[in-house]
Amino acid sequence: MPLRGEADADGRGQLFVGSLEKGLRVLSAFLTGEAHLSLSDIREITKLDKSAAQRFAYTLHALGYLHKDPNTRRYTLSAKMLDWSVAYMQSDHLIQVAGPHLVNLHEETRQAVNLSRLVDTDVIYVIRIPARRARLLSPIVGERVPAFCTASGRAILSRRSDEEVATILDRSHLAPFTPRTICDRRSILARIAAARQVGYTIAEEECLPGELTIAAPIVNADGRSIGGVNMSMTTRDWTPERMRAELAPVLLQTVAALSNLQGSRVAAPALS
Amino acid sequence: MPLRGEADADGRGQLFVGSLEKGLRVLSAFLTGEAHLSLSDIREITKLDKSAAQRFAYTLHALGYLHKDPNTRRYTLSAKMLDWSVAYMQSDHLIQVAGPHLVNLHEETRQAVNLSRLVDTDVIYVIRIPARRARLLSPIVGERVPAFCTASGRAILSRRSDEEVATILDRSHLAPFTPRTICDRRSILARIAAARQVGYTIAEEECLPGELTIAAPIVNADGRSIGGVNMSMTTRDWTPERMRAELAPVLLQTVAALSNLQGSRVAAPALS
DNA sequence: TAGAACGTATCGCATAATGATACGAACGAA
DNA sequence: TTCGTTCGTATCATTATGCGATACGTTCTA
Repeated sequence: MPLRGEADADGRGQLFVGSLEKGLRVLSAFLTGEAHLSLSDIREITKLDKSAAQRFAYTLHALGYLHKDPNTRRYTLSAKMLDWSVAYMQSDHLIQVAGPHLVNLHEETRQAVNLSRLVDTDVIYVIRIPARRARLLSPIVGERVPAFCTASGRAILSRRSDEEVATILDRSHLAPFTPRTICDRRSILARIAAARQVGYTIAEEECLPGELTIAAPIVNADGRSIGGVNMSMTTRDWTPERMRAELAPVLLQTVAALSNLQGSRVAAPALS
Repeated sequence: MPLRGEADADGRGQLFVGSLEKGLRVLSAFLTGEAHLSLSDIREITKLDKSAAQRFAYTLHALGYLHKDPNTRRYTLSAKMLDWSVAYMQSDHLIQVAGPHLVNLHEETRQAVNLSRLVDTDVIYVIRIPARRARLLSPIVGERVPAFCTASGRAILSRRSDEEVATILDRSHLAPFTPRTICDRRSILARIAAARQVGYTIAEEECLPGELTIAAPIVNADGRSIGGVNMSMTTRDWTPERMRAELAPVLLQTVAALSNLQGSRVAAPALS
């Protein structure tokens, strides 16, 4: 009997602290992309009433998580928010051990290499190594992409149970990013099934025109996926056939090594 | 009259929501470096009683911010925490505009270049460009170092009021990292005063043996610092004198450009 | 096998969060 | 200028909500 679960009238369990959720809702208001939020903006985005928005913004400001411009009276996120990401990065065992392996993979192939984790219906990039001679500023760690239409996502799903895949696809918004995005549920499941066979999967221009991606899952001792490794390249320089021939073997080697390392550890940190 | 301020009996104002603070305290428990925390660990670190720790951990788990290992029953941070850092990165106007300037600075000097912001008594790195041929994995964004003994910190403080500097030093724990760390308050203030004159400052092995750092502040239209740019190198390859001669001019040029850009914007996001 | 430590569940109570309301300042329109 | 609106701030009675003492069951270990 798991902590009364959803058994409560309000659907969240007796132990659920509503105030905490509301406060985090206020912080989440800044995930919309708007940098400077007025109290009214917060009220509108979070659907909290005037007083609640006031109280939580006040509290977050007092704690240093929100900065308040004295002139415009608008709130912005403080750099203190980065503390959470540092703590996460340092706490995730997979990130710690994967680093050198990904660097090796990058040096052997000269392609962009990423490590990702599944959170809800999305894949979140947690390590990013840009392609040779690409931008000096590394791509953003923490970026989200939908699992259903990315190689990493489908690779991770290929080592999850059918039920889990089903519920994730249920919750996913199956909307196309490009003309080549595969949104049909049957086709998605077919791709996942194929990945289950060969151990990796390829996505062709499903998220970004001109981008090819190959990915494979890292699994724990139980065979359940705990993350994914992908490599991205352009349609100018590569074809899926060449990726299968030249990249798939070394990619599989990398995820196999990481999967074996996981076997010894008792606890795999921070899954979805 | 600012929101009743500290005027309340409990010292935090009428509007302060204690439950939110407690919930965030639970998340902060993971900043200690321990990755896997049991309920008892959380209870001990946060000084919350058994029931409170239970409720907040339950809530954070229900919201997806904490992952709970079914076997060990220990909590870990979820990758969802990275959402905050992405939101912050995208919301901070200085980070957006500074990127290309820092890349230029890096390409002209071939040295490691960082952008930092002051939060409380620390400096937080928000952009990091590693030195040529350094590690492929970028240094961690969000890392904190004390303001009092770093070039960036003293550079930022050099464009703050004396009162502000005083209160920040009051709150700082003036402990040495290396034999050369300057912990004496008079000496620190002298360095800051010097930086106020020449526009930059140098720290010699104060944080890390063998590391030299030069830094200069970015200011807004009011002349108040909103961030700092620094460059780091080794004592093997450089001397302070050469840094003054070869690096200071181009560094000052960079921060001047960024400072002017700030002039036009109304609101500078996310100060300390 | 006893005992301690831990996670989980329950429940009555009082505090602490609530939200309606009122106030004042800033802004724009007439 | 003088309205009228909007926004941020402040107050307060009400009670829902978080609180914490307590009890239960399981897992270690001694």
